Amino acid sequence: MPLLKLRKLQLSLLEWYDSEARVLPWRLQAAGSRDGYQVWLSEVLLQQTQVSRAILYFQNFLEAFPDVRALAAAPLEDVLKLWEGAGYYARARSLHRAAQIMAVRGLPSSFEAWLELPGVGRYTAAAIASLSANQAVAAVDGNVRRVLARLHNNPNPTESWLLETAQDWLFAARAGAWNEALIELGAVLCTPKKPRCSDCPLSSFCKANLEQTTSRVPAPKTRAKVKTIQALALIQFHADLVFLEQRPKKGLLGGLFGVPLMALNADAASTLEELGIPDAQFLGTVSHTMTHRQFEVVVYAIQSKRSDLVLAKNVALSRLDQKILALLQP
DNA sequence: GATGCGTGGCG
DNA sequence: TCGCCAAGCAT
Repeated sequence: MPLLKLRKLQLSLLEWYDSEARVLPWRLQAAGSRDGYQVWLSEVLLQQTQVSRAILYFQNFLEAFPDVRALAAAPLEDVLKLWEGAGYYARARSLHRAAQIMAVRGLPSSFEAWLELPGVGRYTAAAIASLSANQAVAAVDGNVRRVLARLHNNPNPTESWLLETAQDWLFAARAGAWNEALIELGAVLCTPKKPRCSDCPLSSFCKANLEQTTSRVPAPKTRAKVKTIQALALIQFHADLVFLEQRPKKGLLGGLFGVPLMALNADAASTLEELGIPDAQFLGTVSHTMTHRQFEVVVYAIQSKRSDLVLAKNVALSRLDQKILALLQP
C-alpha cells in the first residue's frame, strides 16, 4: 500500500478509536503509558476469555492483589481460588510463577523481556510492551488477524504474513493505541459474523468489504470433534467434608483438586462392585460440555472416615466438580 | 505446525 | 438446541 494511503488509513482508525473505544477497567490510563502490572493481568485474563467475564476477575484480582508483590506473596491456592470458573487454569499457575519472578527482578521493560515470562507469548508480550511502554511492536491476536485478513481480502493468512503486515502497518508513534485500536475494531465492528461495515472507519480501504467477501474471510478454522467421556464420580464424604484429589498437572483440569473420577467402561454397578463399594449411593448424573469434551458423569456417594477430608468451598474447583458436588446437598 | 486446554455467550 | 466463538500459550 502506498505510504500516503497507509497514513490516511492509520489516522482514520486512530480517530475512530480516540472517540469510540469502550471504557474498560484496564483502560483508565492512556494507551502507551499504563501500569505494567495491570496491563499484564488484564491480558492474561483476556486470553481466550470474553471481555465481560475478564472484567469481573480483573476487579477481584486487583482488589486482592493490588501489585505484583502482593500476588507473588500469596499462596498458589489463593490465586487459583480467585481464578475459579475462569477456565484454562494453567494461566493462573503461570500468573503466580511470573509474579514471583517479577517480585525479584522487577517488571520487564521490553517485549523481549516480557516474552520470557511463563504464560506470556508473542501476542501478550507485544500487547503489554506497547500498552505500557509504547514499544513499537505489533500485537497480533484473533481480532487483528481477522481485520488484516479482510483488509487484504486474504482468506488464509499465514502467521508470518500476519506478523509482517501488522508490523509494516504499525503506527509507531502511538504503538499502544494503534494495537488497541485494531483489536477494538475487530471486537466491536469487524466481528466474525455480521460485521458492521457501514460503521467502519476503514470500509473504503477494505478489499473484503469492497468485494463483499467478509462472510468468507478469513476462512473458518477446522476444529477437532467433540469427544464424549463417560465417567463415574465417587464422592467420599463425612458431614459437610469431602475428599478431593489433585488431578495430574498436565491433562484436563490439570493441577486442580476435584472429586475422584474414573472412566466408565462397563456399567456403574459392576464398576462399583470391582471397587468393593457396591453399596455406594447413586446421586444422579451430570452433563458438562467443554470445547472438545462432552462429559457424562454418573455420581455416587459413600460415607468415609478418612482423615484428609476438606470443605469443598475452600478449594478452587472446576465447574464440572461444582456440578458434581451440588448433587450432595440438593 | 498441530493439539490440548474451560467456560459462557450468542444466534 | 447446538455449533461456533473469545484480547493464546505451551508443548
